[in-house]
Amino acid sequence: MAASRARRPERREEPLSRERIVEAAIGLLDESGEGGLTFRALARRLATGPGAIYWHVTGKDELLGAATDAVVTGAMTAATATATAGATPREAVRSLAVGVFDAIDAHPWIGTQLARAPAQSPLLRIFEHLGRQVQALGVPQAAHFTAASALLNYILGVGGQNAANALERRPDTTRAEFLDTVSTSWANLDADEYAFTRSVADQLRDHDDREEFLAGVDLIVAGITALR
Amino acid sequence: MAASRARRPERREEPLSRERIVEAAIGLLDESGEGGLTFRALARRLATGPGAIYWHVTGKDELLGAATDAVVTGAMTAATATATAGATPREAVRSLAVGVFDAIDAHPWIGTQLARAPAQSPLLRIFEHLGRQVQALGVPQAAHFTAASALLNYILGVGGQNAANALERRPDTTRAEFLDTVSTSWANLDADEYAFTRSVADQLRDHDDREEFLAGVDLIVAGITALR
DNA sequence: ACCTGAACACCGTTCAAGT
DNA sequence: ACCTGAACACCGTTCAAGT
Repeated sequence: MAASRARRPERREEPLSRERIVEAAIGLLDESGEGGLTFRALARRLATGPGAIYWHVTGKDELLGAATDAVVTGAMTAATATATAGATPREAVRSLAVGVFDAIDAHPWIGTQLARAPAQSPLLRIFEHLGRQVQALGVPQAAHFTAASALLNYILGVGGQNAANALERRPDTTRAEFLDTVSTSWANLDADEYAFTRSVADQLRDHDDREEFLAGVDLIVAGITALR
Repeated sequence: MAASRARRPERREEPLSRERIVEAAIGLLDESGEGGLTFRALARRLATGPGAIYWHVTGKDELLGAATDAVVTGAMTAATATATAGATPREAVRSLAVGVFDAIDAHPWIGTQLARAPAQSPLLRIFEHLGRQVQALGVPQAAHFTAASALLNYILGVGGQNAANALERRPDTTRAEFLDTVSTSWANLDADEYAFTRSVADQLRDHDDREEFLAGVDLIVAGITALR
């Protein structure tokens, strides 16, 4: 380990670039969350000073945006490939949705970030691809916007919740254990005030987040097709 | 103005309390956004030192949570009153949804905050009330969780977007002007890459956010009733 | 019990100075 | 053109000291 590191050619020789900075930022965000992305930590990882980063990037907001953009773009190109390979609109929507879902699962910080991207370019790309499938579903043109927005907003809502859960969950507990904890806490809520929540506490315990998410997508697709 | 302030009994005499702190925090958040809530600014407004606040509140996270909780609770009690006054389930869902929508419109910062509430108590209250209406819609019990979640996540997604838009929008521009700007920018997107988005750019210009939001709620309710 | 405010350990960002 | 790192103006939070 020490030997291989010693033999490796000098890392610091590679010139700084926007690409390398964004890449390092993503690494930092994945490892230690939004709080872990610091200009000082980033500079340390890139073997330079904090000021150097500002020559390539205007500030932290842009950096966060670029990192989100990079991750979402990667996820989208994979998902749209499946989507265009002769699938039904419903299948294509599911594949797009699952692409975003998995991206947020792998990088929880984008769940929070997607809701505040200023240029919104990654969001717009998702919206575009969802919209094409809405068209393919054959709904009247006047309902296109509503239908595509409903899908996107649902996906963003789940993404935000998943991101929050990932933050709340202790890193050493599995998703199943976490769901179990929530489920029992729901079951112990006040019987009058939370009658409904208590009644679905059991369902929560055995749910697969991903399946549950897709069931919601199907529900909205059903609502969309009802517009025909 | 100056006279009335001079005559007013000494403000600083009122003892500090969790309530007063949360109230002042909401004021700060409303006036200058998430960045405006600072322990120093809060202390100045309460005519005390930053340390005093920590005796009543464990830290900034709890403070943000308590502020969100207070605002959402207020919005919910108003909305549930309408909801229970002999309305159809669909009307009740709309009234609940609009309650959250308007609360986020009035306090954009809760749009971001709702997606990360750790205790999630305000979210759970919304979920409970939506769930009751789902029950009233007469869907099979196995679909209760999915249906209520779909509604909640859609509402949260829109809330997050509205919060982001409120931040992005210059304070001196109206919502209509903002939509107009976005609409023309969509119309100028690449014709191939953003064919769908371009095709709905016109619809965006004349849309009322609230109506559009409710159309999405109706769409999901339609999807839910299709489960019967 | 409750408040004060200086002090600590951080931030993002800037900028003179270097190469 | 690109990098360096000290310095500035902030943060949240703590804590000895006061009442």
